[in-house]
Amino acid sequence: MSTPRWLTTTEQRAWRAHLAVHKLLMHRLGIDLQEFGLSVNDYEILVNLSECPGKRMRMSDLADATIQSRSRLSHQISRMEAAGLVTREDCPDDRRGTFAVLTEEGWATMQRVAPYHVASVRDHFVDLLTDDQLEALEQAYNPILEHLKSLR
Amino acid sequence: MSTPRWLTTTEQRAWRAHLAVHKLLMHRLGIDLQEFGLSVNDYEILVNLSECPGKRMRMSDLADATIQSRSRLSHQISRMEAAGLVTREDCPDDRRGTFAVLTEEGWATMQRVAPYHVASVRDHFVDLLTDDQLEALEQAYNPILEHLKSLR
DNA sequence: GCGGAATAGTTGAAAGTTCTATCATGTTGG
DNA sequence: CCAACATGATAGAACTTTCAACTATTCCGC
Repeated sequence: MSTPRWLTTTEQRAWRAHLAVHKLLMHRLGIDLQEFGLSVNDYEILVNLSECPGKRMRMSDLADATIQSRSRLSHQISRMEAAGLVTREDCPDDRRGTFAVLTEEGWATMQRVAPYHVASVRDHFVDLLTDDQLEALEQAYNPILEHLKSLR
Repeated sequence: MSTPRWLTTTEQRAWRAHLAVHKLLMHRLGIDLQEFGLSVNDYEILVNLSECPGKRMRMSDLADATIQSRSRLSHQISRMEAAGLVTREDCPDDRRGTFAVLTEEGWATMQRVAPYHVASVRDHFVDLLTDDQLEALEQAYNPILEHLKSLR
């Protein structure tokens, strides 16, 4: 490879800030959720299911929504099923398909935990940013998102 | 908990954009590194060591620098040691201490891979942002970083 | 200098993730 | 119609991360 374009100081700072913020933030949110016996991944599943009509979602769609492999989701749902938070139901339309469905307990857990989790996200992220910064963040990240999604 | 302050649309968009970008980006960088037989975590260790005088670092310092538990780092270094990228050396000053040291092969790997990794970071992140956006990102994230670090 | 607390690091088992193979069902072109 | 290919989902093995316990050393107060 011909002489590479190394990152400038500004570029490097931004990139490293992103990485560091993400790691520390996830760690913190994880600690905060842990009091409710949930992991960040568990919570993400609960959010996605609870936002859907019927509080259910096809496995593949849920995998796409949460940006993880089908296999990983399958294991994840098995664990949450064991914990009583979700169940699997056969899909009547497509007999290959399966729904992940929020149980009563899953829904109750979601309602109980959500306020604390939102507070957590505020305390450690959202409330430390101005409205302009939040807008700027979205503006900056959306094209990246489009780019990355286009790569599959 | 009294009625929680749910996230506004703007807040939610920014937050979710951050999460989605991070996941997709790490996945992509992982794929790009995979061709060199490295994981993102391997690479992070290599960067940190190669930036240090003597290409060595105390285990604890390296754990802090890469924001991970000592235990996790210990396993990670064991794997990289098995792969020939690093070695452990006793610390003469503090007999409890251990250095992680880049091997010749580790350093060579770093030099070979870095240009491609930087290109990757450019293609999927840095070059999709303007200079202003990069500055804004750093400005936004640094206070969050300080806040999170202060929590330990 | 001695006993207790703190620090540095490792270990092994359990929990979680990734990778690859597999099964069942669906879709499509001849 | 039916063979071939595509899709939805899961299972198990291999690998990585977490958690708790442990060893060895250093620091601190008396």
